[in-house]
Amino acid sequence: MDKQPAATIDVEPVPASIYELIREDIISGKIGPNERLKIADLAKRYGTSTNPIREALQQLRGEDFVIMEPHRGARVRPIDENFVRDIIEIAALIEPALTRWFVGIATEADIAQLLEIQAEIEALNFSDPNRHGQLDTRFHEVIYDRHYNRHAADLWWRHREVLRAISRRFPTSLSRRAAVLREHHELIEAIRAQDADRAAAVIAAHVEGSGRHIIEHMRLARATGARKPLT
Amino acid sequence: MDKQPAATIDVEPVPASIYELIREDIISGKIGPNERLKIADLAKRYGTSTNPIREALQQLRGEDFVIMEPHRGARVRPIDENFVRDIIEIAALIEPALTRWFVGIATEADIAQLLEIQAEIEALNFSDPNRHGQLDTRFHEVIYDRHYNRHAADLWWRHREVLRAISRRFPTSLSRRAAVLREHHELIEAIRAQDADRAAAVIAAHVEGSGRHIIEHMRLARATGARKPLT
DNA sequence: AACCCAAAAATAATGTATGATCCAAACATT
DNA sequence: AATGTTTGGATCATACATTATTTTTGGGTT
Repeated sequence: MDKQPAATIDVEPVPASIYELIREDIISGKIGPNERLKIADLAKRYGTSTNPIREALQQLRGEDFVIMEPHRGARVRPIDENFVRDIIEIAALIEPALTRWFVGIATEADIAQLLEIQAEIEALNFSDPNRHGQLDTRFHEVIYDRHYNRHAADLWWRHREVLRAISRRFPTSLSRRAAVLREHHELIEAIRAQDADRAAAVIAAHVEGSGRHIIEHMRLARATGARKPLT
Repeated sequence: MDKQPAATIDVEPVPASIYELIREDIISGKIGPNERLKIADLAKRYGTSTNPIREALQQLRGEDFVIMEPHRGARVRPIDENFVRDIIEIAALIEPALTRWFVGIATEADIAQLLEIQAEIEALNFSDPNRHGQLDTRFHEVIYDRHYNRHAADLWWRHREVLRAISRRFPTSLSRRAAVLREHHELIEAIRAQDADRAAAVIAAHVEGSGRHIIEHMRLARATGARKPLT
């Protein structure tokens, strides 16, 4: 009854938690920065009672996606250029450290996996931004996922998700594309050569480049599109 | 972060939020690591209904003080040696970066303030651990609080609170005491000399030393005291 | 008797609903 | 401008429904 053959398969089998839904709506921009989050509205919107909404908001607050003032409710934390700069800076500190460690434990198989993903990325050649994002995430995931410092890896992941969401809104410039491919290759090379310093340097540059790219686009969008810091 | 200076008399006139109460009870150890957090119990304990409790737990979850599994409730995140190691490693990456920046903007007045706090710390000479913790926090706060990267500074703050809570449980060894004083002085010196590299190196060593100290004590406590990973 | 397992009961988390307060902001009146 | 009033929402307290987990219980089996 509920089993559809469905050629392409639907991607939303589980209704996901309210928390995830709101979060997704925030980072995807459906709920705009600084926008007021009224409990009653959200409850209606997601078809639940107010309780789960309140809980989701508290969690989001803990993760800093949402700002709350007593008796004045919640609003979406504005994800602006500064915010991006901040998390990029942190990423630029953490990722090289994680990468360094990976260099010490990487096996032939790991490198093969990286090459494989990289090959897919190149085959795709940025034609499907969504898919590209997935692959790119997976590429770095291979490197970070086995690290013993789960805290650091989680931090990376959380930042990554925010950035991915933002990036989705604009295309990747040609020069950035080239840089991404080049840096991935260099990274693989450095890992293969067991050169932790170089690997760390490459990933640091990679992160910074990505940050610059995003911020430039945001700035551009801000200058071009209509403005509404709002409320 | 939102703490009043309040000379020495810091009373708690306001009942504080449920969130803060639970949080305090967790980091002060009143609720022990890994302990189950039953909503009904907590509600009784703090004399509220279940609603605020649920929300507080969600927030704590977002901040990673509490772990939740669907339909199995919340428990206090076990703060073990690995956890400490993880956050120390992150701190060891972030703090030097924050410090570096401070070197570039520090004024005479800033240095004077650091010296003043440091003098108080030395006068106190670890006789009151609680007060010492306060002063030590304030010392580093001076350095980080004005940094533009609020995200990084908040991260530091959160980590700091966890560490402070753990440290409260055991005394500071003599060698560690000496190291703390020495490193603070070196740090001030480096800042005064506008030597960012040295300042960063000092703070990195400071963080790592603190981590080692804590972990050693934890290990000792684990080996000595009774065991109970539990439930 | 000791052991295993599955049905039943107890426990708790999670969700819904509703009413009562309280607070901040906007509005109205002096 | 200073003060009172209204109002939208957040916050809190209950009560209850639903669902998943844990514990208990009562055989049956070795």
